[in-house]
Amino acid sequence: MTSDRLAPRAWRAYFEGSRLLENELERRLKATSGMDLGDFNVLLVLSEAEGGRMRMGDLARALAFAPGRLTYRIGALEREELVLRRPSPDDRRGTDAVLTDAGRRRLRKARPQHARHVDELFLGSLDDDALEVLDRVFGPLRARMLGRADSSD
Amino acid sequence: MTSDRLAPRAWRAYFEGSRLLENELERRLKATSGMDLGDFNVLLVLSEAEGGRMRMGDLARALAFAPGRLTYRIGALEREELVLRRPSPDDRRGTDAVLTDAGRRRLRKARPQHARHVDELFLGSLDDDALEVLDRVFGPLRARMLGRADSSD
DNA sequence: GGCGAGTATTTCAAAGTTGAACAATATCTG
DNA sequence: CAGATATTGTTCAACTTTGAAATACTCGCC
Repeated sequence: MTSDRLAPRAWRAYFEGSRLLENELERRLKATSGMDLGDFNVLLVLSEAEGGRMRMGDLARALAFAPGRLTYRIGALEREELVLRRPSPDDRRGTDAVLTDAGRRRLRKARPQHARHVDELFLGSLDDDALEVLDRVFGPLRARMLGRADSSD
Repeated sequence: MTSDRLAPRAWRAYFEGSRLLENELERRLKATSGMDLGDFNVLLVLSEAEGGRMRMGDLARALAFAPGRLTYRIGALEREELVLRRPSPDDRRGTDAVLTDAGRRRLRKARPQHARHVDELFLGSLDDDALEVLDRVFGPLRARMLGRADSSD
């Protein structure tokens, strides 16, 4: 049998493999779309929101970005006119980030290329069984982690 | 059936779940051991090498760190006397990073706490089947990614 | 209505990361 | 062996991220 220290081995493979995968995805995304994974995800999450519009705080939570980081990134995207800022209609403390048409176009162009990279490097080599386990493991994990948003323990 | 866009859903769960997990592991590691995941892994990888000693380049590759980053990190760890630098015996261009006794002690203290976090947040909720899939998926992924170290395509 | 506690976002300095250029060696080729 | 080419690790400036403090507002309570 395969030496039953399975959990540590699986963890190590997962941890290191993930990092390598993400590095390479980032490298390719930059090469093909001139954008890093962070900004890509800002645009992606925004594009899925009603009206391509979202509160800064919600966006930060969805991306697992610290608040100062999101402010900085949205600033950069604003300079490229991919996103713009609008005061929130309902709360005068609030700011909405809004995806511009240029932002949508940029995403529409980057998205299939990124999807291809993900397939080539990762999904393409997985059978249905593996996909199901991935979904079954990481879906609830994500939910749990979002749940403990700041239960601060 | 469960809406057969399984692959994108699994990818999204994995990608977002991973990020959230890593954030939280980092937060806890800092809280309990005053170290970030990057430095922890430097010490860990080093501790597994012959004599706690490794060439800068090999260490950088093992960690998926850009070279300048490793230089900077080793500098910081050196200031804390957890690591020291020695010229490589066989190649005069080379430098070895060497784990000090203080470095080993620091790792020995941090490691079980980190392991506990990993269990609590992740491994603890997985059955053997999931562990096996994880190992089966990410082991080869890691190998592939290390293989393409710089096949530059 | 006004005060105090709480929340949303930004700001700022310190720390970290990146990518490209560099200096020192090594290796290869004729 | 000389000269060209490749590799190792460091340096540097530009950029990014972090965490804490500041700012501007909201909300519940008296």
